[in-house]
Amino acid sequence: MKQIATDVAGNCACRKLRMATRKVTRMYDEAMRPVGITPTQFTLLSVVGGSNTVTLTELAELLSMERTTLSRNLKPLERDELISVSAEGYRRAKSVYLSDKGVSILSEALPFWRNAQTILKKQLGANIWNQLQSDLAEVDNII
Amino acid sequence: MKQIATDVAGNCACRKLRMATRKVTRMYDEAMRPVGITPTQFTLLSVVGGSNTVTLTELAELLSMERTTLSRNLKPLERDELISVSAEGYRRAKSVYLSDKGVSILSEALPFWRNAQTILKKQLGANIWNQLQSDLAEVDNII
DNA sequence: GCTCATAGTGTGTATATACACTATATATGA
DNA sequence: TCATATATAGTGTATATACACACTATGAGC
Repeated sequence: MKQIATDVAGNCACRKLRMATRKVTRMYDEAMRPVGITPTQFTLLSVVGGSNTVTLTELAELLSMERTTLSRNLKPLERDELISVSAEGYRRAKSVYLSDKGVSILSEALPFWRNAQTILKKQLGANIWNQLQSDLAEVDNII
Repeated sequence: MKQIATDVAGNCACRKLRMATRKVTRMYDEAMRPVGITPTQFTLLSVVGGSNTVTLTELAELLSMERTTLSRNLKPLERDELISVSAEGYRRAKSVYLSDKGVSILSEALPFWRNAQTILKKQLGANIWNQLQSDLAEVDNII
């Protein structure tokens, strides 16, 4: 059993992904702390800012995130008035918009995010960085 | 701003990692549902089962997990008596052990985990699967 | 107009994550 | 022996994640 367990631990794609994500998220979280937003929130702001009128369901799809998770993740941003959510007129559909404050915070966050990207890329080396990026893009396309 | 936001969303390593992790975790979670444990719990059981007497701090390090997160993640496993946690005699150190029930559940989970691995590997193709595995191992080594 | 199906969103509950701060057991040195 | 330092673990709080289930606005068919 001991040997089997060790093999499992060493080969589990889910475990490896989660471990890497924890480490990288902590890095980005620390990097963005001066701005007062989390990596998840930064992602939400940038995706909302880069799209025209996304409904919650569409936005969830763009983020590979459960719709119910998205709903809850938007709450702090709404509370802090970085975004606004309003009815869209189709069924119960709602769309999300960046507020002026949201645009401002996103702009403020950009250099910190770029810095985090640069540091991580330097740490990993360009080869692994590029390969990881393309592998993850593939995963997102395929699954 | 719209263009910048789109670029950000498309190039953020943290976002890509988190997106992939969400998808993959949902897959493994569904795969292991018959056994009644989550992917995180499966990982914890396998790492504990594969080591001799790990203290909480060491275990957290093995998992790239904050110690306080680990403490809380162990609670459901302790409650369900799959593991036991006992003082180690050095300072306040505690070690974690698999119970008989824990060994049994871990054994029961193995085929479901193997199945999830196989399905994901088939979906991604062997090339991307292998590359992703080695990239993630590198990330874990380097960071 | 009324009923019902459907599309879209919200809530209850449980786990997962981590920072800041707190608590405590043990070792060390006076 | 006793005070203090150090190593280790726990708690408070907030966000992140997702399944199961509940809710509701709107469109279609009658």
